[in-house]
Amino acid sequence: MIDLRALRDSPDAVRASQRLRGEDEGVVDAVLAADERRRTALSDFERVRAQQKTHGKTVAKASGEEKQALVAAAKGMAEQVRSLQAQAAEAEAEVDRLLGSVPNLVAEGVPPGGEDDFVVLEEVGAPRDFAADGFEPRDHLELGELLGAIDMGRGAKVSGARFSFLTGPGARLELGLMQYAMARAVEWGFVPVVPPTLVTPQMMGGTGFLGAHAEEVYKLDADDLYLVGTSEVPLAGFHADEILDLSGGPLRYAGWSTCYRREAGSHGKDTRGIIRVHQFTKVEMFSYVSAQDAAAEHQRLLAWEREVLDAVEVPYRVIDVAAGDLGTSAARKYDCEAWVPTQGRYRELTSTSSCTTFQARRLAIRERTGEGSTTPVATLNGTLATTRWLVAILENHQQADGSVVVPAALRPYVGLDVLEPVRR
RNA sequence: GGAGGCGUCGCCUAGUGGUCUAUGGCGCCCGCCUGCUAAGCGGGUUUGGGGUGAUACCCCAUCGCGGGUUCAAAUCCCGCCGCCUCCGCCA
Repeated sequence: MIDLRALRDSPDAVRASQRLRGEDEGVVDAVLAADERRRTALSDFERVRAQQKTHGKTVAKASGEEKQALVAAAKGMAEQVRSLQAQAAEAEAEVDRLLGSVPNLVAEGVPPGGEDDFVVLEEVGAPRDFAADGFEPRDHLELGELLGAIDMGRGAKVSGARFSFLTGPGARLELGLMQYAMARAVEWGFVPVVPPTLVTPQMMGGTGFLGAHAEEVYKLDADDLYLVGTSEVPLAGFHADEILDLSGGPLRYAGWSTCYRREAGSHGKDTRGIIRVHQFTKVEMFSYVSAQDAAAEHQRLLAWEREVLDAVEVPYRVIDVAAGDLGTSAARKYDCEAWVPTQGRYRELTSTSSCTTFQARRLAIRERTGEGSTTPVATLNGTLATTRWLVAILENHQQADGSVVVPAALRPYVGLDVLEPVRR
């Protein structure tokens, strides 16, 4: 939810943001009109309600015939209050509906355009030259099957397309990676969290996932609960309806969870292997900071992501995602994409978004100002590890015989130095 | 799944239809007093919104959430949620 007052003050800024995202500008005028109606209706209701309350006190003091007369007189007033209250509630709901449909304001400096209009900020490491190494690289699934690490066939048998079993060294690599990421997060001061992965509609909506991309989300109708696609959702909900004390600096949580995505719009894309699956695990950073610290915290989250990427020793690049490709809640987003040798391109491994005060407004997460009033905080999130990382690790660290060298930083956590083929 | 109890301001708590403008205590904040931080005294202390983009003032809403009854609801009725106790069922 964007700030209604900010929209009233500078509607042009909201129009500009909508334009950058390729979204409807007309909603701005619709919100302004609805807000006007709301305030008028609210004033009308409040005035009559105040009269009713005053009158009620005289009724209470009166008795006998006088009281009968006063009660009779109050009946019409009660009818009016009911009707005006309904009007005010309706106008308010309309403002909420319209305002709720506006995605977060795009931050200054975000590249214009759509999915392909990102700006590359930096490339780290160089793609490995397999020709020089004298062999043709195998893709992650071929390696995974060779190593006894990934079993898509049985995943499909048990659960359908886009489900996998990670087995033996695959399971160990996954758990080791997650443990490593979590250990680093703890070292940086994050509070480790294992959150629930089923959440209420309020939490799903509050984090912005029931807007344009609602069809991406699994829903359990019988229980009115949603399966989260990221622990960002429960971590944002953690402090919902609370007034936080951020005087000691940001509150930072690192969540480990399974994540579920329907991948409804991606039929035929990435159908091979575990690049795009319905279920994966992830370690996610989540920060609550004062609004004015959001941009600085965003840089810190990006820096931490890069530390973990550096540790797994894969080439990657950092991109500044264009306005049209931002999520509903994000004001700015940086992705880190790792080089996938057999695809000859970079694929997203991490994503960090600054949601400024957008999520906090919906979830009622505030802090005290110096004057004693409250103000919404900013929330930010960023990936520290996901199952997809296995793709980049396997492919970039493979050897001619199909074995895979475990990155040094992960070895204590994986418990293996080299993953050896179980068949050839 | 069944039965019962509970849910009031940061915490504890009073409140069984109108004088509730929600009581009292603790904590916290401001002031007074006392020649030390204590005690005592006085005042303040939920959140959201409107008048109004005003630190002052006024108003509305807010007693777990949502409906209803009533001229009038913390209070009565219905539904839901959460916590506790007991029973049943299952691992």
